[in-house]
Amino acid sequence: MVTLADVARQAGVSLATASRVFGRPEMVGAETTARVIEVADRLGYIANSTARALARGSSGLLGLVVPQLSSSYFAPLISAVQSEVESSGFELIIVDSHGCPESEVEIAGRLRGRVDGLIFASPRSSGAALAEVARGFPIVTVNRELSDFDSVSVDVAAGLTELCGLLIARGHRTIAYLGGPAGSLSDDGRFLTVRTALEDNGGEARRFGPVEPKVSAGTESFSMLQRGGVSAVIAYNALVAHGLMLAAAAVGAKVPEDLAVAAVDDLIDIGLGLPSLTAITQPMGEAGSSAGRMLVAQVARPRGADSDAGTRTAQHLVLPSTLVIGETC
Amino acid sequence: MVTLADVARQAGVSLATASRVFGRPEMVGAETTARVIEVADRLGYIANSTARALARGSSGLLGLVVPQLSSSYFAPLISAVQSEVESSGFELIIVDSHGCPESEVEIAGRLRGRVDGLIFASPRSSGAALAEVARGFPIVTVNRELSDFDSVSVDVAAGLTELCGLLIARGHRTIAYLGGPAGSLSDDGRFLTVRTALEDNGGEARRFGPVEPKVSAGTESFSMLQRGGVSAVIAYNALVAHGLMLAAAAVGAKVPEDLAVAAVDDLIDIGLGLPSLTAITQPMGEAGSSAGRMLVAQVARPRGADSDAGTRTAQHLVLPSTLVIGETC
DNA sequence: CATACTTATGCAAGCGCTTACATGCACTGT
DNA sequence: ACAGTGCATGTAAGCGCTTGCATAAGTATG
Repeated sequence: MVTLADVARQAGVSLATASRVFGRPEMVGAETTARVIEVADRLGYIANSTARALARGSSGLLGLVVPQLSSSYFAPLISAVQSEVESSGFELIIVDSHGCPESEVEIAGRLRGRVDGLIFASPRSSGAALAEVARGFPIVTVNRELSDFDSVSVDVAAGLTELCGLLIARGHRTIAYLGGPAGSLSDDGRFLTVRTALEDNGGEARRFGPVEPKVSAGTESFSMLQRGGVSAVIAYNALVAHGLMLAAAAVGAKVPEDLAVAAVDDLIDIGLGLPSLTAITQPMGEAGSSAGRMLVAQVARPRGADSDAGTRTAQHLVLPSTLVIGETC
Repeated sequence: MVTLADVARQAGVSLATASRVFGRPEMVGAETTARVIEVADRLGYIANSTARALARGSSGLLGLVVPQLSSSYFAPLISAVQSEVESSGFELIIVDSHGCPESEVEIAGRLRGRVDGLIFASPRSSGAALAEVARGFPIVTVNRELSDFDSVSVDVAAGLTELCGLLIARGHRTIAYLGGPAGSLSDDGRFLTVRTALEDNGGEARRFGPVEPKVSAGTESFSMLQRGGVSAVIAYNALVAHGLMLAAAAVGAKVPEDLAVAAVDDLIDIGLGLPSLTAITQPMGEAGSSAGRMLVAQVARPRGADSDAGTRTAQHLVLPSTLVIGETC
């Protein structure tokens, strides 16, 4: 393995100068720079980022903890975080917590000594547990506001309220909410929002579920909804909604005439042959870029931090969701 | 930040002993161990993996380069690699090359100084370029055999040949191959396999495409196939196949009577309301675990490597694909 | 021409941890 | 009683790089 010392020796400069050629080129004379670079790639020198990290006191590594790596919901977020931090010169370690709060804490502990900062996407752990493990460490949470940490979240509530207004306006009164997986924090919130929005407008919300967020769950829930005496349904996500629509088609029921269907999220681009879905779309990509940007900003700060002695107040960014009105309502 | 030196001082032992408590506990007396550990977590000591990496000469980091991060095809592979290397005590850096050969090389260069080894999933770069950037570095490739590096690949050809046999046996003679994205290495190989398998059995292969691997591509290609005078089609993947089936349903054509449909990969679990797809499924999860395991083995070797002085011969693991016969044939 | 300032480079002290080697000590067998 | 053995611990030399400070030119200023 060829080290910077080898390069320096061969180029006839000191180790310090060689180092500066790569780290602070503006401090080095032009010919020296050229010579060092020439020698470096003649020798096939590859900088050892570990040593650099140790000397600099920061690793250039950021972590992202997601509840599910292979989920179309998080995919755009992951990609966006990835390219955002990459363009700031960081590398990203993505870890799957499998939606398990204990894993989240365990992972955070493991990663603390390794990365410069951490993003938690939709964390399920208690705020206390997170605060504990992340104290004094750069953190950004997504879709979860914790007072001590920066966060970015998507305002699904506004979209849901708008959707409820739409349904009421189109004459629906008794509306089903077909909820997502048991224990989902967002699920409870969504139902509450729907109920409030409906009751404020003379409607009524009926909660069904919980169901797995899968197409089959939708298919299987259809007859239950039919018997439930509702004229519209708001499904936890697009997979479930598609399941409902497939089941409806199978028994000859018409959407939206017999049952109006709407969903949060629009995960799949399958909508061919089926009416286009009315859905509340969340800007997950944007959320990812923002989270990445906020984390990079936090990590970069310490160098020149005077005014805010480690106690700056946390920023909370809220992104709007969009109600996309399709043919299913 | 509390360092190991702080812990050692407070516990009244030398730095070396404190270090051994965490790295080689069997070398330290029981009470000493207990005391050090007690002090360590009283002080909230967190080991600095960067320093450890530098001293040990290895980072405990592995890299995985995929052409597309958010792809259902790679998802099981990514998860499997993840958990495999994690269980061996490594952390994983996943980077998206966006299917671009230059990115692959650039990423490899960037990561070389940072990780202990690299997995390339379905790399598109020339073998020479990869060999160049990865010389003398632990590497495993997936779905690409390079003589210098370990690899694991899935034998789609066998499955395709079996599928062709099945189609011939069921009376099909002129069969379409609806290919995937332009420039895909696997695509050419697949068509060749199909053609050979069919011609050996008195059938004929017609190549259509290339098309994007999307549902809509299938939908749009349907009428072209109808005019093409084929009785069966082998699609690049399940998305395309579903598109075909949706289009068939839309015009009242029957699958498999009017057109038999098969595909490589079975990516989506949407198959409800549609006949179940005949598909060649690839064990991507298993491929991932194997790749992870092989890389870990390579990385671990150097310590006690005597016999194989850096020139051990590369291992090539081939995993079988499975032909799953559904109702669409 | 002396002074101050700028620019390019070198020196050496770390960054926090691991580990080969040395030390000290309590046993064991003879 | 003494060398031999093995265990628990300490000493110190790094791992490869960055960076504050010192130094030595060269340039501008009065």
